[in-house]
Amino acid sequence: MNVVTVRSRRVEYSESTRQALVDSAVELFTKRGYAGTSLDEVAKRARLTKGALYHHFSGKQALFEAAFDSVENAFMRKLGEIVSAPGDPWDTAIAGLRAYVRVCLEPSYQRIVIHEAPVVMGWERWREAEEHFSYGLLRSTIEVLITSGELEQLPVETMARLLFGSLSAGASMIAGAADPKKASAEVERTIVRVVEGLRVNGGPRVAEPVREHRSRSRRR
Amino acid sequence: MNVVTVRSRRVEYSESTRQALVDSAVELFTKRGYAGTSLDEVAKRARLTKGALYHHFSGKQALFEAAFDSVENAFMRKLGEIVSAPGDPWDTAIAGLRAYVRVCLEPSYQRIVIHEAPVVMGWERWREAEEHFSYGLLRSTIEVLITSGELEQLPVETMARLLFGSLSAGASMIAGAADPKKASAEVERTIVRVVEGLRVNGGPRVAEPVREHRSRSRRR
DNA sequence: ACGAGTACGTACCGTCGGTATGTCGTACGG
DNA sequence: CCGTACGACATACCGACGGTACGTACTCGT
Repeated sequence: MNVVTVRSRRVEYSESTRQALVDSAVELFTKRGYAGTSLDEVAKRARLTKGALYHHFSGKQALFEAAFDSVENAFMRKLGEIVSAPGDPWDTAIAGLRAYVRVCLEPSYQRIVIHEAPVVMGWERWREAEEHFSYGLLRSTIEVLITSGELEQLPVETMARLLFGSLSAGASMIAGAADPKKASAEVERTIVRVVEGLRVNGGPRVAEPVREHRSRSRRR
Repeated sequence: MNVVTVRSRRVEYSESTRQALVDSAVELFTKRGYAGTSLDEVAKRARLTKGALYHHFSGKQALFEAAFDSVENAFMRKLGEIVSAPGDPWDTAIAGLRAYVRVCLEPSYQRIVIHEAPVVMGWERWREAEEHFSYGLLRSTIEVLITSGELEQLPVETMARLLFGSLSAGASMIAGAADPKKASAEVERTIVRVVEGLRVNGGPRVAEPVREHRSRSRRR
């Protein structure tokens, strides 16, 4: 078989058309949804035909999943820049939450990843895919916070799901709001409050009567 | 106008066939999803034809919304029995949460109301419909709890959405779990903990130390 | 009993996902 | 160079399905 494969002009063209198809699909799926988008339309927008589409993808579902991956990767790139900064795990997590809410304004992420993907790909497959993306990130963050004793000891899986559900709902709300900026701020504030409510000892509260040794309240 | 409306045999038959169509739709939409269900199939299962279907409903979407309403109404009936009991608002709310999680095991509710409806009906319309059902109930409950000083003062709308998102995610998780009973228990426990984290003063964590003092206490 | 309107059934159309097949260019061995 | 094999696409077509037009039988008021 080919040893080094010089990336001939041929495969370069091929990859370019594939990318064009994916971009077109992202755009149309975002605008009209999965069912409302025809493959002819996707191909036409990329100045191609359905034949080309079926050469690169096994079908409509596969095209959707490619679009899904594309959106998710772009999303994770943006998120990664923010979360990568090292420091106190709790603050990093909160920063991640804020970042998520902010980046969630992207319509493509909203429609494709949050709304349509669970239906189109099937809930199980969607969840599996999400493991590699935002849900996975959230889950591992929670794991860290629990083992470091910051968060209440609850089932990680369950907690991650519930929090992710909250975030998705918040994202939907922001996207559909008349004033996205305001909605975004409110969601951010509320979700942070929710998470702080899950802190061990309820986090640094003012003057509570819990007799448990709360050696951990130092912030604020 | 007509005063008593005799409900002739004709309209009785008509309503019966309509109901048969809705039942058939609920069953098939639950099993194969919206896109995977053909109208011929729905009609056939009700021992009717597509003509009858299109006589009662303007199209596939309308049929879906009828199925949606049917499932929601059944759901709310079950939920109403539990929440209707008067008593301490906080306890009632928690009981409602537990009930929701338990009743959520119903596959029809899962697939039709939670997963497909936002996509099929469009998110905005779905949210609007939900105002009359579980989301509306949740929202009003939260309103009561906030004005009675039990819950942290946060934007009601936002909080209701986030909590509803958590509940939906929990419902999805339960439905997809290998051991629904166990998942249901974990979700119940976790969500109750989340809500308790939002209680002012964190609520009575160990042995309910404050009773009358908790009207409008301020953190931070 | 008879016209009218309603509750369906039947036949058909357009669209769209998917398939089969054709064509053109590029890489490659000789 | 030249034929040839193969990959990248285009074209033509099929079946399924949502939706429409129209036909028909049955009920109900008069």
